[in-house]
Amino acid sequence: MEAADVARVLRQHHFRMTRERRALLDLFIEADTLLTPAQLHAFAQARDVDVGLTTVYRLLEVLTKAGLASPFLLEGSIYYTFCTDHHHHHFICLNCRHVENIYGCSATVEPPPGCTVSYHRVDLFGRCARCRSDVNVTTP
Amino acid sequence: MEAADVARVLRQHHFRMTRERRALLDLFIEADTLLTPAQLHAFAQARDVDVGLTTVYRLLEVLTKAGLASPFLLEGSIYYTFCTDHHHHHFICLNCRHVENIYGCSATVEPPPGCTVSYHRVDLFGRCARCRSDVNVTTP
DNA sequence: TTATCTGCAAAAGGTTTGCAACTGA
DNA sequence: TCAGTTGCAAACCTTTTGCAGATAA
Repeated sequence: MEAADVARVLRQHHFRMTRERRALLDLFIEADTLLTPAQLHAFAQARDVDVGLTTVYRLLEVLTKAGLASPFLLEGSIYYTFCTDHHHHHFICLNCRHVENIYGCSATVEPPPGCTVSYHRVDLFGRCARCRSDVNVTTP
Repeated sequence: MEAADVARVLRQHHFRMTRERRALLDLFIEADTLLTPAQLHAFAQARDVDVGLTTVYRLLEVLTKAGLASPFLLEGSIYYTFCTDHHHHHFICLNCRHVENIYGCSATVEPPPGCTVSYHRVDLFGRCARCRSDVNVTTP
């Protein structure tokens, strides 16, 4: 998925695609990892994308509402990752925070008796292919 | 699981069971729902358990480290629920925030090629038995 | 006895908001 | 045109920290 496709989805939700959002989105999609708002902002600055931190917060809010970003709680901080608006699960690398989407959900966890499930969430945490053979480990 | 059992686990982690913690734990376990630190604190006040908000934060931190509490990100806020230190999943009622633990994990989601999983998490969201037949709906 | 806890107040972080100027559709 | 967006600064939480006195083990 690219910024162009995102524009369409945003429009469906009465949000607009702007110069700032497009630039941030390109980086967010490219990053392919969990990022805090501050990290996405810093990443943008490093690439000479000069937007305010507030704009980053607002973009993440808008994307989340449109189903194009997923918030994550990891080690006490709130992270976001870009994602498509179709049902999927996540694999997160605990070493580099890389995220892989997992389609083809076959979760077979039964709800407790009498409970009805409206949606579910499955997150796998571990090491991605790249980090498995990585000697320079920074996180457990 | 009761406060008495928690004491044992805490001790294993070099934490202590105090009067304040026991009182908070009783309420936390009784609540059986997702609670923010502020909500747990308010609940305690309402029951004449007079502890500082800081103590609530510290208890939740300690419980989380000991595997006896699970943090949740829901609607932008961080919640906690009491839980045992054995592998399980959660069902959360979107109406009343009631939590049910699901044991007997049979999650069959395949990790992406080359990735190794060290742990996973499955959360089901929906309506509990009680709220299914509840007319007084407060949340979607 | 001593390492751990507690409450308080203050500090630190992270997130949201108000507003005037701007801009995409 | 005009509803939605932006940046900035201020306001607002929420969470953490330092410290002196209390307390489990």
